Amino acid sequence: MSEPKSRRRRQPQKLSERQKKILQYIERTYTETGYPPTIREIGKAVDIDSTSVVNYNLNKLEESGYIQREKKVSRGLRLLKTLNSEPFTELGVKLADDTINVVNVPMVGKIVASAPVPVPGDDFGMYYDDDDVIHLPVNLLGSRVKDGEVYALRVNGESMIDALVNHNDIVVLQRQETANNGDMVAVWLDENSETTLKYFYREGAKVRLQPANTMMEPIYVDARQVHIQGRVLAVLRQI
Amino acid sequence: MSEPKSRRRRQPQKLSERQKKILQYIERTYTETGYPPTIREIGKAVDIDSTSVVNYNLNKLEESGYIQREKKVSRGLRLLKTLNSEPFTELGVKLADDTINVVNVPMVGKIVASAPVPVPGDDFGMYYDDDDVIHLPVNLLGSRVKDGEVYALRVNGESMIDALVNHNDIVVLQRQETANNGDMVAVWLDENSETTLKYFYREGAKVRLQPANTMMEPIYVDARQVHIQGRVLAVLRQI
DNA sequence: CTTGACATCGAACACAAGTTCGTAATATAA
DNA sequence: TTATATTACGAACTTGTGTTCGATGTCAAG
Repeated sequence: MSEPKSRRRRQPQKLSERQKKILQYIERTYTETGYPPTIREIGKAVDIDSTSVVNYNLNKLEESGYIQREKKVSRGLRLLKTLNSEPFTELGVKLADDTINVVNVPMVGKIVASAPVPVPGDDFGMYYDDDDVIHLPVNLLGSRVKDGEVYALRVNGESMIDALVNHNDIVVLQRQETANNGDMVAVWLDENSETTLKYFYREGAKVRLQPANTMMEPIYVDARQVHIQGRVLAVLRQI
Repeated sequence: MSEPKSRRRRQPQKLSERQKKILQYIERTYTETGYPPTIREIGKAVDIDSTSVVNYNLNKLEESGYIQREKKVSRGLRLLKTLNSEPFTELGVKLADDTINVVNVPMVGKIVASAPVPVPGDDFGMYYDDDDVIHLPVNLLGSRVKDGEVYALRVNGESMIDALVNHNDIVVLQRQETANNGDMVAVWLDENSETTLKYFYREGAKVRLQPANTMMEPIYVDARQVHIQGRVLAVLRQI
């Protein structure tokens, strides 16, 4: 209403601590969830009880040109720029600030003690159901990912417990038939007619299979009856 | 029961015209506005009067792996892939450049039996060194990520073996001081002066702490001497 | 001590937006 | 046909979420 003096137009003014935290929170949740947070979500994150205070500060942020708001629209805000880095592309569209290389690992079945490991066939690169794909950052698998012959299995049963692997865990495997000492592998043992996960050590004509659980004793088997099904790259457990 | 041979997984399914239009509309508005549309907005755009029909088709799209939805959240959906850009076509390991929503989880320290869990301070959402951050796809943590108060710890020592957690494993935690029955939590026990990972069950004035390893017996402790340090969301092991 | 701009708070309010459910139309199979 | 699953409809219903507003607190200028 009343403009006493020549008030500075929308100026980038210095942001308060609160506003900075809000901005960061928006940025983080946006990249994580794919959509902006609500006023109340922001409030909870930044420790503000009153929605109106959040609203107030959001308006400040808009005046300073950091965000843009859509009236009456739930989650109706977009990031225009972030704190230090200007580069939030034009219409708030771009996500991850750093491009993360993601590996798409198909879930091809279950691993049980009583059967050999299911291995994807030649149709590997072909189709697999999209809901059965795990997206994993490459760095989680290390650079040991070879030729795209990586797949995942859901563990069924409690039989892998000596590998510290639980029922329902996910084992990420690299398809291969040989192994180096120290590799963790999925092997099929003729003698016991079972699949098991063990650390692999070649010792002459024998193979020492060492459980991950150091409490447990290794087993020694004839190298000829050890059939390597794949090398274990990672184990995931969602609680 | 009455499925003789159709072992086809749930839904390879081609999308209906409607679903394609919906998908395109989501993509368009998302890039335009920076946030996803509501059910009613979609309905109006695709000429569907009933919100439940839109809802129905959104669920179909989720089943087919095109989108991901967050229950009860306005605009709570994110695009996983679009119509023409079939991200997952090639080899199993294909660097996906499609946008996957990634949670940046800071590695804040080590978890050992002999000390309480390190918890990040109030500067949580702030900056952390890039090399100490794990990038995890949201869907790996489920949507149980609450407030972004998620952090990771590297396990030190073999003391968590009854939780089937090994030395050097990574435990992803959500900061919280309470738990529901069945949650896996990191707790500090006064009596033993140690941190341990267990499934949590409240039983009157006592708490039953159940090891993940079903071979092992639960322990019962007075509720007052149980201090929950966080809820375990996932365990990762790189071999 | 007042004054007033600025930031904060809490609570009530109104509408936005997801969910549910009974029903009907349309397919597909037996 | 008759049965069964899929898709569609619309109208409540519940909850999510932005908005408004009066009251309070702070702090520096008058």
